[in-house]
Amino acid sequence: MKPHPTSISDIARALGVSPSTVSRALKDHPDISEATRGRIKAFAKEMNYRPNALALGLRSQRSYTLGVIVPEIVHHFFSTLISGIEDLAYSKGYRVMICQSTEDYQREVLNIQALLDHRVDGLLVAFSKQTLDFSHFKTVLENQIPMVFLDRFCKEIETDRVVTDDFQGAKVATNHLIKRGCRKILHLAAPQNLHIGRERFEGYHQALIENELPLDDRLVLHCDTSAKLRALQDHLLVLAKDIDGVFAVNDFTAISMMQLLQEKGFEIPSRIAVAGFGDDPIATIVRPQLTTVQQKGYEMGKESARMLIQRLEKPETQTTPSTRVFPASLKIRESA
Amino acid sequence: MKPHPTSISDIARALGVSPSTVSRALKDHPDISEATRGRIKAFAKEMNYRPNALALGLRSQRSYTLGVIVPEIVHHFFSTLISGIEDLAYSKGYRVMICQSTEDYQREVLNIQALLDHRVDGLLVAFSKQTLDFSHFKTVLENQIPMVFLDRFCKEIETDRVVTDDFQGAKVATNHLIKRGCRKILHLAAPQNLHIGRERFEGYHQALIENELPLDDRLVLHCDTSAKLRALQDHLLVLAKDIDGVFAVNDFTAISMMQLLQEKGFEIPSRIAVAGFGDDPIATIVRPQLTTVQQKGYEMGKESARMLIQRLEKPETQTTPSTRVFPASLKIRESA
DNA sequence: TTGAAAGCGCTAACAC
DNA sequence: GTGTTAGCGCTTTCAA
Repeated sequence: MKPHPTSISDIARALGVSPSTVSRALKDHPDISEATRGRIKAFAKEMNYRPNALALGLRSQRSYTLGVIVPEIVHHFFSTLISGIEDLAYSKGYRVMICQSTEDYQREVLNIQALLDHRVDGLLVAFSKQTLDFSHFKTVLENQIPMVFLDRFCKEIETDRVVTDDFQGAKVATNHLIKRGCRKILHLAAPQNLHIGRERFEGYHQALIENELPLDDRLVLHCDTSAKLRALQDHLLVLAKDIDGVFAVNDFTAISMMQLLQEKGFEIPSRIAVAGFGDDPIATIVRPQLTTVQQKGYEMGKESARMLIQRLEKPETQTTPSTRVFPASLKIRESA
Repeated sequence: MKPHPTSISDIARALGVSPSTVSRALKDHPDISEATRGRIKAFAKEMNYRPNALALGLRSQRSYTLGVIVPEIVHHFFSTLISGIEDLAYSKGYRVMICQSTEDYQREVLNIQALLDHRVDGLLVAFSKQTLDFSHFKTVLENQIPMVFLDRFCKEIETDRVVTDDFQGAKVATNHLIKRGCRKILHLAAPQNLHIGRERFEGYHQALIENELPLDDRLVLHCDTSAKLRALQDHLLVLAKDIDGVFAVNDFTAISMMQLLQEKGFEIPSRIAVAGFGDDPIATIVRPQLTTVQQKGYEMGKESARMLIQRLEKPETQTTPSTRVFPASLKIRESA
């Protein structure tokens, strides 16, 4: 038989007091006499008593658990995000339930469902690339569950946000390429339904404008994974002859591009300079080391958890959603 | 005011039936008439009814949640493990709570605590490098919570295990180095309290024996992170003059070593060949591409979740702990 | 200073 | 075919 964990009433029975007395003693309620409290606490400790989080949650309607949804844990940016969230949450007495949408809309909807079923107190979400319909998020907010959008967000949903200054980051990176002498810069872009996709493109575009360079449609490609890059390989190699710089929306794509170019004999950065976005650890492992825009994943995670918990614990403080923008600075290495 | 989620009794009240009828109707209990069931289901759907997982868990003493503890999500191997676990768990109707110990013993103990508080049905654990005392795991088993050790395990705790054939993998990798002509192979090892650390060393050793090469103590170093490698840099460069091969316990260390050697002008693999362990994605990004032992993280994750759920749902089937060993095959690339 | 009772949402044994 | 009741573990009025 399964030896069920010690409960408050087990302790009460054993000590000949009532469950309420035990409950109060354990949380240092002033009404309980020094003596009883001592007895109870000692016995609880001895029995290895631990409060049942399920019962606590059911009773208090607060689970002290935050739900997190990210596209994929394997990506360094998202795992640092999670570390930040976890560290802050734990320090404030919260637990975290993590889900991956695997960039799949259906799965994201299921994730939300599961987290709500578990009565998480709030949600931290970086939604999937596929997500175009945001009604599942609207439902969350209608149910008054506080939610923070991380990194990726959309205008339709008015909620707290923690984002990188994608526009600025992209602009700085592109400017850097231009300053190095690039005139024809290929932009490997994310889908334009993603805010980060648009912003990074706009930053790129703005840099061109400020330097009086033309925007060439043919030099803006939707290509944000190594797989897509491989699929576009032939086309890219044709373009390569005409370009002298590449700005990619993330480091994996930047590096795949760099390696494709290297294989075909293009020198980097002398013939074509390459810049990425995200400062993934692989940026320093590849040769030449990748020049890229730094994103503060860990800090963003912490900040988002802080905002969420703030809303949970002091709902009155601030009512209108706020957006926290993290600056993006350029890390200049060898590739550009 | 917070609009509380629809409960079974909300539905019962609205429809003028009893809660038990609603409960039964929703789970297609045969006693309930077609008509009532229809009415109830329709209304529940309309109200967006969702069962409260906390109440369910409290009532049934089963949370349908698995607890997972890994050292660090950022490592590719562990995030693939998690993906495997999640996919299988979701397909069987289980949720997953993920914790990171950050290779910290204290935190691991807290993680276990938190997961038990949440009444997870079972545990999947890859414990931290620091962990030398296993009493927290013993407590888990004494409480009859099924647990599976993943990747890392210890002999003291008799429980299900899912591991890589570290010995074989290390032996094959070392043999490969020897076949290429290496005679003096440096082994960058993990701590020997970790089973994987010992096994990989033993595999290395066995390969030396089988090829009648001497084991040189000076060529076995405890060095399993880039940080440690940097700290040992000077010593390593002295050794480098005398060696012709390196077998590192993981890919990050292998690559850091490779880059250190390259910076100092050692040609790879012609002057010194390098092999790693794990087949991290960076292995194909670095130049020369890293020869390394493949580890099936995703499959191991799936298998471990399968074993755990099996024990939860059919506790009678098998009583003695079993160990599932995944073969480790060598992925030969350019570095060796 | 302590206890009794009710209720968070749900289900199952036992009525009827 | 449906309702009543009790209880999972906990806290919190209210009463003593």
